[in-house]
Amino acid sequence: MLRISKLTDYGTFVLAHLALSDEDCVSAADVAAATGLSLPTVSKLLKSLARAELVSSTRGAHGGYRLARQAEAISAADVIDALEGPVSITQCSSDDSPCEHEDHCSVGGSWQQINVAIRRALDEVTLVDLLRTNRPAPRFKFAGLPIAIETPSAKKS
Amino acid sequence: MLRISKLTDYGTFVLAHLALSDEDCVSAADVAAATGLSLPTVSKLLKSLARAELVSSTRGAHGGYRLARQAEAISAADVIDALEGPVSITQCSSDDSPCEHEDHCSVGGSWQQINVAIRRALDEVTLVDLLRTNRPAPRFKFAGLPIAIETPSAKKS
DNA sequence: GTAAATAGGACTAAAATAGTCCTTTATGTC
DNA sequence: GACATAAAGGACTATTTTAGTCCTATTTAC
Repeated sequence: MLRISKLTDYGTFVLAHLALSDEDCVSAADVAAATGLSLPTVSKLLKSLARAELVSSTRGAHGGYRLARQAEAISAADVIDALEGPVSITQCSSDDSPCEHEDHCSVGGSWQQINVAIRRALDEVTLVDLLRTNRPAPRFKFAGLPIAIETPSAKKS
Repeated sequence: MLRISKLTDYGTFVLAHLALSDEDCVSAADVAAATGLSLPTVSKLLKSLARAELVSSTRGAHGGYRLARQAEAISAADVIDALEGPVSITQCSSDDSPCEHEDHCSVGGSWQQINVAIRRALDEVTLVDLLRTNRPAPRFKFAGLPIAIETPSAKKS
Protein backbone atom coordinates (compact mmCIF):
# COMPACT_ATOMS: atom_id res chain seq x y z
CA MET A 1 0.00 0.00 0.00
CA LEU A 2 1.26 3.51 0.70
CA ARG A 3 -0.31 4.47 -2.53
CA ILE A 4 -1.52 7.57 -4.27
CA SER A 5 -5.25 7.89 -4.73
CA LYS A 6 -7.00 7.00 -7.94
CA LEU A 7 -7.79 10.65 -8.50
CA THR A 8 -4.13 11.57 -8.38
CA ASP A 9 -3.40 8.87 -10.87
CA TYR A 10 -6.18 10.23 -13.09
CA GLY A 11 -4.67 13.66 -12.60
CA THR A 12 -1.55 12.48 -14.37
CA PHE A 13 -3.68 11.28 -17.30
CA VAL A 14 -5.24 14.70 -17.51
CA LEU A 15 -1.92 16.53 -17.32
CA ALA A 16 -0.42 14.14 -19.83
CA HIS A 17 -3.18 14.95 -22.27
CA LEU A 18 -2.67 18.67 -21.84
CA ALA A 19 1.07 18.25 -22.29
CA LEU A 20 0.66 16.26 -25.49
CA SER A 21 -2.14 18.31 -27.00
CA ASP A 22 -1.51 20.50 -30.01
CA GLU A 23 -4.28 22.85 -29.03
CA ASP A 24 -3.50 25.95 -27.06
CA CYS A 25 -6.49 25.42 -24.85
CA VAL A 26 -8.39 22.22 -24.15
CA SER A 27 -11.83 22.07 -22.58
CA ALA A 28 -12.63 19.69 -19.74
CA ALA A 29 -15.00 17.89 -22.07
CA ASP A 30 -12.22 17.26 -24.57
CA VAL A 31 -9.94 15.95 -21.86
CA ALA A 32 -12.71 13.68 -20.63
CA ALA A 33 -13.24 12.31 -24.13
CA ALA A 34 -9.52 11.78 -24.64
CA THR A 35 -8.85 10.12 -21.32
CA GLY A 36 -12.00 8.08 -21.04
CA LEU A 37 -12.79 9.59 -17.66
CA SER A 38 -16.16 11.12 -16.86
CA LEU A 39 -16.64 14.84 -17.33
CA PRO A 40 -17.51 15.59 -13.69
CA THR A 41 -14.38 13.83 -12.54
CA VAL A 42 -12.13 15.53 -15.06
CA SER A 43 -13.73 18.81 -14.20
CA LYS A 44 -13.07 18.32 -10.52
CA LEU A 45 -9.46 17.40 -11.19
CA LEU A 46 -8.84 20.38 -13.44
CA LYS A 47 -10.34 22.70 -10.87
CA SER A 48 -7.96 21.38 -8.24
CA LEU A 49 -5.02 21.54 -10.61
CA ALA A 50 -5.93 25.10 -11.48
CA ARG A 51 -6.13 26.08 -7.84
CA ALA A 52 -2.66 24.64 -7.37
CA GLU A 53 -1.53 26.60 -10.41
CA LEU A 54 -0.35 23.58 -12.34
CA VAL A 55 -2.77 24.47 -15.11
CA SER A 56 -4.22 27.83 -16.07
CA SER A 57 -7.73 28.31 -17.30
CA THR A 58 -9.73 30.50 -19.62
CA ARG A 59 -13.39 30.85 -18.85
CA GLY A 60 -16.28 31.31 -21.21
CA ALA A 61 -16.84 30.16 -24.74
CA HIS A 62 -13.74 28.59 -26.34
CA GLY A 63 -12.26 28.47 -22.89
CA GLY A 64 -10.37 25.59 -21.41
CA TYR A 65 -7.15 24.63 -19.72
CA ARG A 66 -3.46 24.48 -20.51
CA LEU A 67 -0.36 23.68 -18.50
CA ALA A 68 0.64 26.68 -16.44
CA ARG A 69 4.30 25.87 -16.97
CA GLN A 70 6.44 23.50 -18.96
CA ALA A 71 6.02 19.80 -18.37
CA GLU A 72 9.62 19.58 -17.16
CA ALA A 73 8.72 21.96 -14.36
CA ILE A 74 5.86 19.88 -13.01
CA SER A 75 6.91 17.13 -10.63
CA ALA A 76 5.05 14.13 -9.31
CA ALA A 77 5.22 15.80 -5.91
CA ASP A 78 3.43 18.85 -7.35
CA VAL A 79 0.63 16.69 -8.64
CA ILE A 80 0.21 14.84 -5.36
CA ASP A 81 0.29 18.08 -3.41
CA ALA A 82 -2.37 19.54 -5.68
CA LEU A 83 -4.72 16.60 -5.46
CA GLU A 84 -4.13 15.08 -2.04
CA GLY A 85 -2.60 17.85 -0.01
CA PRO A 86 0.94 17.88 1.27
CA VAL A 87 2.77 14.58 1.49
CA SER A 88 3.30 13.46 5.07
CA ILE A 89 3.73 9.90 6.00
CA THR A 90 2.17 9.92 9.43
CA GLN A 91 -1.00 11.64 10.48
CA CYS A 92 0.51 13.43 13.44
CA SER A 93 3.15 14.98 11.23
CA SER A 94 0.53 16.92 9.34
CA ASP A 95 -2.44 17.43 11.62
CA ASP A 96 -2.92 20.21 14.04
CA SER A 97 -4.80 17.95 16.40
CA PRO A 98 -2.85 16.76 19.39
CA CYS A 99 -1.42 13.27 19.12
CA GLU A 100 -3.03 11.15 21.79
CA HIS A 101 -0.22 8.63 21.72
CA GLU A 102 2.50 11.11 22.36
CA ASP A 103 3.03 9.82 25.88
CA HIS A 104 3.90 6.35 24.71
CA CYS A 105 5.40 7.21 21.37
CA SER A 106 8.94 6.02 21.12
CA VAL A 107 9.21 6.40 17.39
CA GLY A 108 8.36 9.48 15.38
CA GLY A 109 11.35 11.43 14.25
CA SER A 110 12.50 8.97 11.65
CA TRP A 111 9.23 9.06 9.82
CA GLN A 112 10.12 12.62 9.01
CA GLN A 113 13.39 11.48 7.50
CA ILE A 114 11.53 8.92 5.46
CA ASN A 115 9.14 11.63 4.46
CA VAL A 116 11.97 13.75 3.14
CA ALA A 117 13.40 10.82 1.21
CA ILE A 118 10.06 10.06 -0.38
CA ARG A 119 9.58 13.69 -1.14
CA ARG A 120 12.90 13.80 -2.89
CA ALA A 121 11.98 10.83 -5.04
CA LEU A 122 8.72 12.48 -5.98
CA ASP A 123 10.37 15.81 -6.69
CA GLU A 124 12.82 14.27 -9.08
CA VAL A 125 10.26 12.78 -11.40
CA THR A 126 8.64 15.26 -13.75
CA LEU A 127 5.67 15.05 -16.01
CA VAL A 128 8.08 14.60 -18.89
CA ASP A 129 9.46 11.47 -17.23
CA LEU A 130 5.98 10.19 -16.70
CA LEU A 131 5.29 10.71 -20.38
CA ARG A 132 8.56 9.27 -21.55
CA THR A 133 7.92 5.85 -20.12
CA ASN A 134 4.78 5.86 -22.14
CA ARG A 135 3.27 2.43 -22.72
CA PRO A 136 6.22 0.14 -23.36
CA ALA A 137 5.07 -2.89 -25.31
CA PRO A 138 5.95 -5.42 -22.62
CA ARG A 139 4.48 -4.12 -19.44
CA PHE A 140 5.71 -4.64 -15.95
CA LYS A 141 4.23 -5.32 -12.62
CA PHE A 142 5.73 -4.31 -9.35
CA ALA A 143 4.79 -6.84 -6.77
CA GLY A 144 6.15 -5.27 -3.63
CA LEU A 145 9.81 -6.02 -4.06
CA PRO A 146 11.91 -3.60 -6.09
CA ILE A 147 12.06 -6.11 -8.86
CA ALA A 148 10.02 -5.77 -12.02
CA ILE A 149 8.39 -9.02 -12.92
CA GLU A 150 7.03 -9.47 -16.38
CA THR A 151 3.58 -10.98 -16.46
CA PRO A 152 1.47 -11.92 -19.47
CA SER A 153 -1.54 -9.92 -18.34
CA ALA A 154 0.28 -7.05 -16.68
CA LYS A 155 -1.17 -3.61 -16.94
CA LYS A 156 -0.45 -0.06 -15.96
CA SER A 157 -2.57 2.98 -15.36
CA MET B 1 -1.24 12.34 2.15
CA LEU B 2 0.55 9.33 0.76
CA ARG B 3 0.68 8.18 4.28
CA ILE B 4 0.97 4.99 6.22
CA SER B 5 -2.12 3.84 8.06
CA LYS B 6 -2.63 4.45 11.75
CA LEU B 7 -2.29 0.74 12.38
CA THR B 8 1.13 0.69 10.80
CA ASP B 9 2.13 3.57 12.96
CA TYR B 10 0.83 1.70 16.00
CA GLY B 11 2.77 -1.30 14.77
CA THR B 12 5.98 0.64 15.26
CA PHE B 13 4.95 1.45 18.86
CA VAL B 14 4.42 -2.22 19.48
CA LEU B 15 7.71 -3.26 17.90
CA ALA B 16 9.48 -0.48 19.76
CA HIS B 17 8.17 -1.80 23.04
CA LEU B 18 9.31 -5.32 22.24
CA ALA B 19 12.71 -4.02 21.23
CA LEU B 20 13.13 -2.06 24.43
CA SER B 21 11.69 -4.63 26.81
CA ASP B 22 13.93 -6.50 29.19
CA GLU B 23 11.63 -9.49 29.26
CA ASP B 24 12.25 -12.38 26.98
CA CYS B 25 8.61 -12.68 26.15
CA VAL B 26 5.90 -10.00 26.40
CA SER B 27 2.18 -10.69 26.29
CA ALA B 28 -0.17 -8.70 24.12
CA ALA B 29 -1.81 -7.40 27.30
CA ASP B 30 1.50 -6.04 28.55
CA VAL B 31 2.17 -4.35 25.23
CA ALA B 32 -1.29 -2.84 25.31
CA ALA B 33 -0.72 -1.47 28.79
CA ALA B 34 2.68 -0.08 27.87
CA THR B 35 1.61 1.56 24.64
CA GLY B 36 -1.79 2.80 25.69
CA LEU B 37 -3.46 0.99 22.82
CA SER B 38 -6.42 -1.31 23.30
CA LEU B 39 -5.80 -5.01 23.71
CA PRO B 40 -7.84 -6.08 20.66
CA THR B 41 -5.88 -3.70 18.48
CA VAL B 42 -2.50 -4.73 19.83
CA SER B 43 -3.51 -8.33 19.50
CA LYS B 44 -4.45 -7.84 15.88
CA LEU B 45 -1.19 -6.09 15.14
CA LEU B 46 0.93 -8.74 16.81
CA LYS B 47 -0.87 -11.46 14.92
CA SER B 48 -0.09 -9.74 11.64
CA LEU B 49 3.51 -9.13 12.65
CA ALA B 50 3.85 -12.77 13.64
CA ARG B 51 2.49 -13.93 10.33
CA ALA B 52 5.05 -11.73 8.61
CA GLU B 53 7.71 -13.25 10.85
CA LEU B 54 8.81 -9.97 12.33
CA VAL B 55 7.93 -11.27 15.77
CA SER B 56 7.77 -14.83 17.03
CA SER B 57 5.22 -16.05 19.50
CA THR B 58 4.85 -18.56 22.28
CA ARG B 59 1.37 -19.80 22.95
CA GLY B 60 -0.19 -20.83 26.20
CA ALA B 61 0.34 -19.60 29.73
CA HIS B 62 3.38 -17.37 30.13
CA GLY B 63 3.39 -17.05 26.38
CA GLY B 64 3.86 -13.86 24.46
CA TYR B 65 5.84 -12.24 21.72
CA ARG B 66 9.43 -11.22 21.02
CA LEU B 67 11.21 -9.80 18.02
CA ALA B 68 11.98 -12.55 15.57
CA ARG B 69 15.26 -10.90 14.68
CA GLN B 70 17.41 -8.03 15.79
CA ALA B 71 15.97 -4.55 15.60
CA GLU B 72 18.65 -3.54 13.10
CA ALA B 73 17.33 -6.19 10.76
CA ILE B 74 13.76 -4.89 10.74
CA SER B 75 13.13 -2.09 8.28
CA ALA B 76 10.28 0.35 7.93
CA ALA B 77 9.48 -1.40 4.68
CA ASP B 78 9.16 -4.70 6.52
CA VAL B 79 6.66 -3.19 8.92
CA ILE B 80 4.59 -1.63 6.17
CA ASP B 81 4.63 -4.84 4.16
CA ALA B 82 3.49 -6.78 7.20
CA LEU B 83 0.63 -4.47 8.07
CA GLU B 84 -0.50 -2.99 4.76
CA GLY B 85 0.71 -5.42 2.17
CA PRO B 86 3.41 -4.70 -0.38
CA VAL B 87 4.19 -1.09 -1.12
CA SER B 88 2.98 -0.05 -4.54
CA ILE B 89 2.16 3.49 -5.38
CA THR B 90 -0.56 2.91 -7.94
CA GLN B 91 -3.39 0.46 -7.71
CA CYS B 92 -2.81 -1.08 -11.09
CA SER B 93 0.78 -1.86 -10.25
CA SER B 94 -0.34 -4.24 -7.55
CA ASP B 95 -3.76 -5.54 -8.49
CA ASP B 96 -4.50 -8.50 -10.61
CA SER B 97 -7.62 -6.86 -11.92
CA PRO B 98 -7.35 -5.43 -15.41
CA CYS B 99 -6.76 -1.68 -15.59
CA GLU B 100 -9.74 -0.14 -17.30
CA HIS B 101 -7.78 2.98 -18.23
CA GLU B 102 -5.03 1.15 -19.99
CA ASP B 103 -6.19 2.33 -23.40
CA HIS B 104 -5.75 5.98 -22.52
CA CYS B 105 -2.92 5.64 -20.07
CA SER B 106 0.07 7.66 -21.15
CA VAL B 107 1.85 7.55 -17.84
CA GLY B 108 2.59 4.46 -15.81
CA GLY B 109 6.13 3.29 -16.05
CA SER B 110 7.60 6.10 -13.98
CA TRP B 111 5.40 5.35 -11.04
CA GLN B 112 7.31 2.13 -10.80
CA GLN B 113 10.57 4.05 -10.63
CA ILE B 114 9.13 6.22 -7.90
CA ASN B 115 8.00 3.09 -6.18
CA VAL B 116 11.50 1.72 -6.18
CA ALA B 117 12.89 4.99 -4.83
CA ILE B 118 10.36 5.05 -2.02
CA ARG B 119 11.03 1.42 -1.31
CA ARG B 120 14.71 2.16 -1.00
CA ALA B 121 14.06 4.94 1.49
CA LEU B 122 11.89 2.65 3.54
CA ASP B 123 14.40 -0.18 3.39
CA GLU B 124 17.16 1.99 4.71
CA VAL B 125 15.43 2.95 7.92
CA THR B 126 15.46 0.26 10.58
CA LEU B 127 13.64 -0.13 13.84
CA VAL B 128 16.81 1.02 15.57
CA ASP B 129 16.68 4.29 13.66
CA LEU B 130 13.07 4.72 14.59
CA LEU B 131 14.00 4.23 18.24
CA ARG B 132 17.04 6.43 18.10
CA THR B 133 15.14 9.55 17.19
CA ASN B 134 13.10 8.90 20.25
CA ARG B 135 11.18 11.93 21.52
CA PRO B 136 13.56 14.87 21.05
CA ALA B 137 12.61 17.64 23.42
CA PRO B 138 11.81 20.22 20.74
CA ARG B 139 9.53 18.47 18.35
CA PHE B 140 9.13 19.06 14.68
CA LYS B 141 6.34 19.22 12.25
CA PHE B 142 6.60 18.42 8.60
CA ALA B 143 4.21 20.57 6.66
CA GLY B 144 4.56 19.24 3.14
CA LEU B 145 7.83 20.79 2.16
CA PRO B 146 11.03 19.03 3.14
CA ILE B 147 11.64 21.63 5.78
CA ALA B 148 11.12 20.94 9.44
CA ILE B 149 9.20 23.75 11.06
CA GLU B 150 9.22 23.99 14.80
CA THR B 151 5.84 24.67 16.32
CA PRO B 152 4.92 25.28 19.93
CA SER B 153 2.27 22.58 19.98
CA ALA B 154 3.96 20.12 17.67
CA LYS B 155 3.55 16.47 18.33
CA LYS B 156 4.59 13.15 16.94
CA SER B 157 3.08 9.70 17.00
C1' DG C 1 -8.50 -29.77 34.63
C1' DT C 2 -8.05 -25.03 34.58
C1' DA C 3 -6.23 -20.63 33.60
C1' DA C 4 -3.47 -17.89 30.53
C1' DA C 5 -2.12 -16.95 26.17
C1' DT C 6 -1.94 -16.84 21.03
C1' DA C 7 -4.44 -17.97 16.18
C1' DG C 8 -7.78 -17.10 13.08
C1' DG C 9 -11.39 -15.04 11.31
C1' DA C 10 -16.04 -12.66 11.31
C1' DC C 11 -18.20 -8.65 12.05
C1' DT C 12 -19.38 -3.57 12.90
C1' DA C 13 -18.35 1.23 12.94
C1' DA C 14 -16.03 5.10 11.31
C1' DA C 15 -13.54 7.65 8.07
C1' DA C 16 -11.64 8.70 3.68
C1' DT C 17 -12.24 8.58 -1.25
C1' DA C 18 -14.64 8.77 -5.47
C1' DG C 19 -18.01 10.46 -8.11
C1' DT C 20 -22.04 13.43 -9.32
C1' DC C 21 -24.78 17.46 -9.53
C1' DC C 22 -26.28 22.23 -9.04
C1' DT C 23 -25.66 27.13 -9.07
C1' DT C 24 -22.81 31.04 -10.23
C1' DT C 25 -19.62 33.67 -13.04
C1' DA C 26 -17.09 34.85 -17.15
C1' DT C 27 -16.59 35.29 -22.18
C1' DG C 28 -17.17 34.88 -27.05
C1' DT C 29 -20.78 35.13 -30.89
C1' DC C 30 -24.72 36.56 -33.17
C1' DG D 1 -28.19 42.57 -25.43
C1' DA D 2 -29.38 37.69 -25.51
C1' DC D 3 -27.56 33.34 -25.78
C1' DA D 4 -24.44 29.53 -25.77
C1' DT D 5 -20.24 27.73 -23.89
C1' DA D 6 -17.19 26.79 -20.47
C1' DA D 7 -14.89 27.28 -15.85
C1' DA D 8 -15.49 28.08 -10.45
C1' DG D 9 -17.13 26.69 -6.35
C1' DG D 10 -19.28 23.97 -3.40
C1' DA D 11 -22.76 20.56 -1.69
C1' DC D 12 -24.02 16.10 -1.65
C1' DT D 13 -24.20 10.86 -2.12
C1' DA D 14 -22.23 6.48 -2.66
C1' DT D 15 -18.51 3.49 -2.29
C1' DT D 16 -14.48 1.69 -0.46
C1' DT D 17 -11.03 1.39 2.91
C1' DT D 18 -9.54 1.48 7.47
C1' DA D 19 -10.05 0.90 12.32
C1' DG D 20 -11.64 -1.45 15.96
C1' DT D 21 -14.06 -5.24 18.45
C1' DC D 22 -15.51 -9.80 19.45
C1' DC D 23 -16.02 -14.77 19.32
C1' DT D 24 -14.26 -19.43 19.01
C1' DA D 25 -10.45 -22.67 18.74
C1' DT D 26 -5.93 -24.13 20.00
C1' DT D 27 -1.79 -24.43 22.82
C1' DT D 28 0.78 -24.71 27.12
C1' DA D 29 2.07 -24.12 32.16
C1' DC D 30 0.83 -25.37 36.55
